[in-house]
Amino acid sequence: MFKKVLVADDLGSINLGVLTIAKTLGLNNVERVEYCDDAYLRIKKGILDKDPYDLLITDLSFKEDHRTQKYPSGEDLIKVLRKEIPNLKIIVYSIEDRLQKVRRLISQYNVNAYVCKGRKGLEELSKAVKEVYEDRVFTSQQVSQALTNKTTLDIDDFDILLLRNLALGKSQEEISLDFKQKKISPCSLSSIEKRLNKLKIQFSANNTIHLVAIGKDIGLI
Amino acid sequence: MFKKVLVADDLGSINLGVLTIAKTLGLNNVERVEYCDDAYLRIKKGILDKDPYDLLITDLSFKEDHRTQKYPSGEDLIKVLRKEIPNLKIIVYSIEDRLQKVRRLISQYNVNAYVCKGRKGLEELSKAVKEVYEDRVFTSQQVSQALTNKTTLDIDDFDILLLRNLALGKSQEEISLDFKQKKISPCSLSSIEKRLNKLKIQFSANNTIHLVAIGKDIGLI
DNA sequence: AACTTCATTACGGGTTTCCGGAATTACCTT
DNA sequence: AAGGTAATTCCGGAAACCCGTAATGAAGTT
Repeated sequence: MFKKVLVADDLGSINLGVLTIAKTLGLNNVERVEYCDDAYLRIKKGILDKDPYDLLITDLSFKEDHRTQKYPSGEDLIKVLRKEIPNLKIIVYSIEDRLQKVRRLISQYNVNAYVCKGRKGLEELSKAVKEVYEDRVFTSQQVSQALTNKTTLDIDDFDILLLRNLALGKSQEEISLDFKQKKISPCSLSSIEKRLNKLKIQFSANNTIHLVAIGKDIGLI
Repeated sequence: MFKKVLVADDLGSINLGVLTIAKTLGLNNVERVEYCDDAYLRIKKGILDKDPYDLLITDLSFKEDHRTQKYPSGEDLIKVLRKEIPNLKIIVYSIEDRLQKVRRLISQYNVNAYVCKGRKGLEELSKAVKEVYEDRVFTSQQVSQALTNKTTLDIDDFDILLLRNLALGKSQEEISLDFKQKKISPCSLSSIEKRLNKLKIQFSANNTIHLVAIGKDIGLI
């Protein structure tokens, strides 16, 4: 089984549950941190000391407090770790069950498991640890379609950027000018209109407000 | 100290932490449920059996699953309990720290404490139990301004209804017609425009899309 | 080089929204 | 009942958005 495990979660009570499960799995060397920055430092230190962690279990959202963080969210942490230490096993353990977000994490960062916090969360986490140890990918039942279902997969970064800009209150013309300045490929007002139209059809949104609201609901932006 | 306590939370691991804290506080009779409906039934049964609960600690958001619920959220549960059993002490223990939501809960339902799940969550919960036992209201530091700060208090149900309708993709004219049919007081297109303008100024939103996005972010809709 | 294809851009007219001001109505005070 | 204030409604022009079509441009094919 895994020799050295790190758990990153800012809720003390969650950590407590995870540590309990860990014991029953025969994980004897489990440490916990409450900040992503601490997680990063510990993992780097483990490598320097020739005693690296071989599993990270992390939440996605961490509350902000007085400590300013370099990696404020679990996603930031995963991003940098995947780049620097690609062979580290990572299990995400989060309340977040919106498919778009799960899909991004799995496809972009190749996390080894995605477990939803919930009534059966700890059981599933336990299963995930075993599966990941056998080099398989695990996802909770409720988000498993994130891997298979391709319905909204033809939404690219441009679409998200566009929606984010709209949600920030920019007009379509302002966005067009902004894109022109930043040399972002389709930058004409017409193209932006067309893209929005495509998105409205895909999400069956009545208008742009509806579209942005849906985008927020499903965790796209 | 409290004689009979019920904890409602769908995350097993959270419950574990809460139960641990409860013991250190000298609460010997603590039960837990994972669904709001179960909480309601137990509390009602307690009264019938002449052995009522005197404290409820509940989360706000419960995951949906195969079981269809009469009270799907903690807010629904609180609403009905406050109406039927006004003297029951209620502590909300939730990850939710958006002021608007907290404000609604405290002012509308008079919950006795609001504790944010977080790094110090369990400590604060412990403090909250003691305070509530002394008939005082407790709120976590980070949301304490929900009680004092009145900045956005002049937003009424009409505003929220309006924003919700917009987020659902209705045009302003459709909303106007809808309001006319439902006899909702200001229903003219012009009034709707004026109200939106007021909200845009209050939230310093550039346009309606921005306004709806902000509304979603702060938990207003 | 001519052709096809596809993405991007440009344009025009209709609709919705935005933003004043003015008129009307509702409600409260005296 | 008269008067005053605030909310609501009506109106009109400017701006933004919507939507279809046509023009342009950048590939790759033969």
